[in-house]
Amino acid sequence: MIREASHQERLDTALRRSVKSPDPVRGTTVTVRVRFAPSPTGYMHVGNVRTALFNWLFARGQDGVFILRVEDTDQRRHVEEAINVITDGLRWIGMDWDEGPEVEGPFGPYFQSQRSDLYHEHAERLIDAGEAYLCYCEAEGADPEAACRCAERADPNDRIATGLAVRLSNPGGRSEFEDIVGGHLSFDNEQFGDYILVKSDGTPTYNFANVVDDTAMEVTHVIRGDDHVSNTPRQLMLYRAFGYDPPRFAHLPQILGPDGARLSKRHGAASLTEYRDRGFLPEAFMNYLALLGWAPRGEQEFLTPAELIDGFRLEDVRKSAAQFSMEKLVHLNSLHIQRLEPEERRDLAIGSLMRGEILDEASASDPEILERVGEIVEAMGNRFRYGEQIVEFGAHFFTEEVEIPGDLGSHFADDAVREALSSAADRFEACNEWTEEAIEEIVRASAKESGLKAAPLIHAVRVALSGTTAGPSLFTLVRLVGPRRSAQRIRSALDSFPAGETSE
RNA sequence: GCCCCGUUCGUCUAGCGGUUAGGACGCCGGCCUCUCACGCCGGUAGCAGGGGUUCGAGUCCCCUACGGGGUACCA
Repeated sequence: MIREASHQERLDTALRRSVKSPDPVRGTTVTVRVRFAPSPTGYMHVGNVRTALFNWLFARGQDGVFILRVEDTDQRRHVEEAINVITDGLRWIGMDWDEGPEVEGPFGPYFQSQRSDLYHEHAERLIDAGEAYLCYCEAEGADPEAACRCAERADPNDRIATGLAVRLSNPGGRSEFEDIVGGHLSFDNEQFGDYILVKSDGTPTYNFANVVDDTAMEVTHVIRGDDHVSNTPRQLMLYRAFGYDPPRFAHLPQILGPDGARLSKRHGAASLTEYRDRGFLPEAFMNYLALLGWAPRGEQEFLTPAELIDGFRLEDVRKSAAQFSMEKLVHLNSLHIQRLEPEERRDLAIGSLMRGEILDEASASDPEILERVGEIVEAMGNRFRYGEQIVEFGAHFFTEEVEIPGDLGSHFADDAVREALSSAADRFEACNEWTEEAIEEIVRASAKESGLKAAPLIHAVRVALSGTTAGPSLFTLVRLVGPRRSAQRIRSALDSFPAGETSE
């Protein structure tokens, strides 16, 4: 019984054919070439970063070439700044490109705005071949329902002229292809009509420029968001009109916001820079992003960039959209932070402390302060899961005074505790050997003399010093706050919550 | 409207005809403990619905519902 080849079988065949396999014609090995082609909108959308990442992981895993191409055909704002947002973003997360802006390469220029000649040349070629024609309709104002009748006047001798758009002569039939992610896809070409290839202002449309550039740049795999699936048949018609072999396609599922809607600016955290600014690690962000729509074959989810490259398989990408989870990102980030060297962890903290205006430029380069921050960071241990939390949980280390929430006043209600607190404050100030052992002795002795167990005093001191019940070992906390400020904060707390007064 | 695509715990996912439906995040207990966090132990929770096919369906087919994308001289 002959059955149709399964999706997996067709996929295997196709992958074998196009990935690092001997080229039957030239007898050489075909190198994988993929591209990330963002338009310079001025910010890096997380969804685009994920698309870039999958391209990059695939290229690196296949010893291929990763191209960065800027799609700025329609953008007036082809400004330097918008390009930098893209290149800085890629660099931050750790994705390097082999061809593109800054590094250039043999298939440049890598800005579509600089490739007009190539597009016009290709448009002329299609007109000559009768595969496209000039459209004399008004660009605007025409009844959208009325079909363009210029096809009837199509003349291969026409030349591209300003003010006239170029349309494809739709060949009809069907466009079918094997998507690495989406499987077999089939479309009726008729539904796309004689769509525009070159706008009347002379600039190419997305579909046209893409086919011309992907061919010229010898792109072997087009890996992009699945909002482009229905552009694929349009492009396939063009490949056919030109007589080119189309590349392989892989359409990635969307990334949804926490509310299930497509991730957008509206969600407040759709921009790459926000994660960088909040003190997330690039390798953690990369790790998390890779897990959105793709899953490693093993059970380990904590993966370094090298492990991601090694394990990434385009055919393991899921077809359905994935929701972004801040909790899981934070969790992975915490794991990656723990893996950092002490100095790296300290530097992450320094960056966040500066952004949080706890430290200024000058103090951030002061070796003494640097060392102190290092100590604080180590004391905080895994209690901060991303940079910003060092500000949230550790600000009291850097201030003179500390504010104690009213509901923690109960820690200072007991007379014995107050007595021990006051005694401990005196001894802190008088202490001439400021070590954690000495501090512990003081605390335990003070508690004992007031007939207390250590715990209630320890808790009270912690609240007095840090304004919170959470934090590192009490003796470490006291040591870092120092004898003078510790004593001062204890007395201040005693003043703020007088004896006999019950604070709810 | 039409054309494509999708739907396994709240979330990310494993699963590719026979599983007590596995893992991770979160959440809830417990242990540890000067608090918190970590760590360890345990728990909660899922195959959208309906028809087929089959000895047997989360896995194959059809329909419905819901969701998404496209339908531009945007990319």
